[in-house]
Amino acid sequence: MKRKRNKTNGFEKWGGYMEAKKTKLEEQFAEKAAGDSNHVKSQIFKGISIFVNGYTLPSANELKRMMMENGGIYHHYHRPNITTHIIASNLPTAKLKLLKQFKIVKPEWISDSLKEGKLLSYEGYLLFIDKPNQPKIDFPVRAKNASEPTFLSEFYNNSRLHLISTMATTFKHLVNDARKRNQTDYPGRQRLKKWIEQNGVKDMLSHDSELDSGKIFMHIDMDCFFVSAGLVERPELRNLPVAVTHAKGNLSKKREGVDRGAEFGLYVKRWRGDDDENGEEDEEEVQEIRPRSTKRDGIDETDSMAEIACCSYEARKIGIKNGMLVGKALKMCPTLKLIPYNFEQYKRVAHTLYTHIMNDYTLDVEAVSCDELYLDCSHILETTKASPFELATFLRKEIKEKTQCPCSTGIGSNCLLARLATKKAKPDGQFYLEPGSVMDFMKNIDISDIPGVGRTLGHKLSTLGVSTCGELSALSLETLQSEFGNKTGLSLYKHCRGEDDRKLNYEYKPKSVSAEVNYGIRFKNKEESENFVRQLCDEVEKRLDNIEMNGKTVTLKLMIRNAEAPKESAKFLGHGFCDNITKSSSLTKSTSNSLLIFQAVNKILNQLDIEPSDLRGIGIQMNKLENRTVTGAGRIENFISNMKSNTKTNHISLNENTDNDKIVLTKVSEPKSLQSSFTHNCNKPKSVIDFFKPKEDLNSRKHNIKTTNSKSNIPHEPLVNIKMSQVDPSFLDALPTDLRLEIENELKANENQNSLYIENENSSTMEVTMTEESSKLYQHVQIDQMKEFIEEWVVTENEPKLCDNIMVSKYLCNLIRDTKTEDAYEIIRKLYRLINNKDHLAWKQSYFDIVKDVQETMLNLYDAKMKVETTFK
DNA sequence: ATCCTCCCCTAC
DNA sequence: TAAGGTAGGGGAGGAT
Repeated sequence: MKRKRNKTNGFEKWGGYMEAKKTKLEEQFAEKAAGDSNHVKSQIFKGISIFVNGYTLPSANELKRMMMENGGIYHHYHRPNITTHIIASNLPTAKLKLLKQFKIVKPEWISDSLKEGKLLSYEGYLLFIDKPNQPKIDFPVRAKNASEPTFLSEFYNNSRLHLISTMATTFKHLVNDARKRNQTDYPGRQRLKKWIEQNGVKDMLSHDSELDSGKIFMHIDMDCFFVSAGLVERPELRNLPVAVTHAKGNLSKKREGVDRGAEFGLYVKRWRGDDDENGEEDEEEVQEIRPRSTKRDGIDETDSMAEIACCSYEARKIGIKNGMLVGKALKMCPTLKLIPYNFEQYKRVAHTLYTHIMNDYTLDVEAVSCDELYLDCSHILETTKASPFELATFLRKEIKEKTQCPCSTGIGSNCLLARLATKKAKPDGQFYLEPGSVMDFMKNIDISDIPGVGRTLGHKLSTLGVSTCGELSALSLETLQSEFGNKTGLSLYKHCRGEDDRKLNYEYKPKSVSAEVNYGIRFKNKEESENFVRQLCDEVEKRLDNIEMNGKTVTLKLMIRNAEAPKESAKFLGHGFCDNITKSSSLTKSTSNSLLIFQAVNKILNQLDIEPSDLRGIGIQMNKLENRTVTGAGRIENFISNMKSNTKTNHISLNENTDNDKIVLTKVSEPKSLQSSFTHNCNKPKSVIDFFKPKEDLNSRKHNIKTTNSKSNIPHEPLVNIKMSQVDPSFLDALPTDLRLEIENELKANENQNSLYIENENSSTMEVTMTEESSKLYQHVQIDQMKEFIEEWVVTENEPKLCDNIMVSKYLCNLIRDTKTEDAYEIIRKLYRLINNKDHLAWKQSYFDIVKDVQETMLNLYDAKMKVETTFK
């Protein structure tokens, strides 16, 4: 752990040095460009920054001149997050591999664009049109729903909501972790100081007065994030109406069982709160209560139902909004440019934003989401003597340079005011809300801009004749509280006056963990639905393990097709018009164990007795989270779980027993192919476990208390009963006395039991293989890490160990299941090359064993084999 | 009073 | 075709 940290710091220092050097060169470049401003001929390359790699024609120098004269930027070094295009005429394969994720374009792109007098699409000038060495696998093209095994990962890979949600938690954790390190050096503050000296930006506000008036908060929000990030690689679309969506146009087909009109009618009816069908309605009354518009308005039978995740300001001017359906948006603006998602780019930009601020300015950051955060500026302003306005200007300038994306910032004396200021500043602007002008400012703020006021609350307020904060402030606290409840009433009362005493929240502590899918849920029978629920439980387990916490209550959330709803939803594989149910169950002990969660969930599911084909959405949530402890009651169960993955009882099956309500776990002999995997046979140096095990776990393993895979708490009955006779005595001797006695007692109590069992009221068949469970250990391993391991493994070992073999095999099969087939392919090729150089036959056998497993998985999932080498030279 | 469960709402 | 997740806050109403 420690070593890793030092390494990181060292790297950051080096990175900082390079960064400084780059900036210096760029400054010179900018100065030169500015000095020669009479030579600037056009802005053709505005937003484009190139890095020239190797020999080109026109030469690097000429390309540099072309860029400078026409609004572009020339980078002397490749800067992965900033350089938009790499220019090259040819590249050695090794270098190509290194750079292949970037846009590599022929130099003619620049010269031709110049000739044409406009920016041409770079796509026609890509250096590699067909990517060499890519496997051509014919995947069956059919719609996937949740009954198919690869659905969940494929869905997560394509869900924008999943992405923004997971990114938000990621950055909250990032801030948390960053604040734990001892950072004293903030180079950005020095840059800001220097910049103020040089530019002497004249501020209308004096510096001292605000510093006296308490805290200053800044709210930073990227402008239409997905669009801006997407346009980094598509600068030719800047200043056009652009929208990010899955759809490519109005290509929707009419499907059987769909009745859009009927379905939309049901939504409107529910929103209006109609219970009875009087038919006779006072038209004015309806007008008043009816929602302003629903997102399904203006959609015809064959219009695309895809959602617009984000649209540019040019599109917003036309009336297009985020969340609008593509069909409707295209009617409003037929020239609307639809661009696909680029998840990797969003992650890159967001990461740059956060690390830039935290490394260079302050750790007093509250992460709101991937593109939005609050800063407490007190320390920055104090040390730099900058005014809030200067800080905002400089910070926005740097963020734009680093990310190529615009952002807006608002500054105020509390979070609410900072946020409202940002709204006013957008797009690409900043606004400092002076303490003196708060009253005036608030009067005209729309109530829907107040945090917490959404569709429902906004509508309710509008029926009270309130639409601005000014109007809202006329209502008494009592009125608001009796109308909306105590807390909501009070916060409305304060917020409409610009008051907000909320502190920035730096310490992130999750209160719940959940996994939910309300798309693609179409099951034929109970087996399919149960199978999917199991996968969701696995997902929840994984997320709990990630944060090293356990949950004590399980909540199941279901969406069920409403009786009146058409058989098929208007949106392809959507949930349609549904009834929602949530039901929770308290466990006796907190856990992260997928099986135990499944037990609880399945019990509820069976009680509810819902026709699987009517399910449209399933969610599993864990509440009452607890940190894992290695003390008290938790220890013994940690130990037992440890035993579980260390005993030779590798393969256990849960057999159905329909006569009584118990599921009996019986030991079955392990299949040959799984022999000895993940047992202590493996724990020699260089073996997989030591290679990947996080350092902290090595520590706890020393005390034989915990493994990476440990489940600290097991409710009711232990999942696996281990008998005294199965335990290695030296194992017990190594333990502290108190723990040893505890465990010995437990083991003795188990001595007269001859089967492994868990309670389960619902009879069902489950297969639990310990190897399978253990292989989850490696799910988090990065592909690059795996490649590194494989290289080391093959090069340094004389003969392959079976456990390593199985691990690699499992890892590859998991990749394939995650639809990362191309990564798996690459790893197999690498493996082939390495093994080709080995003399020992056992290595070749290893290769064939692994390929056999892989092909089996491929056939199961895709009805296709992977094209890999089958003979050695 | 305070807690729990089952919602609903909101935000990104 | 399309990828409608996830976490947190809070209210209503009942149990303790």
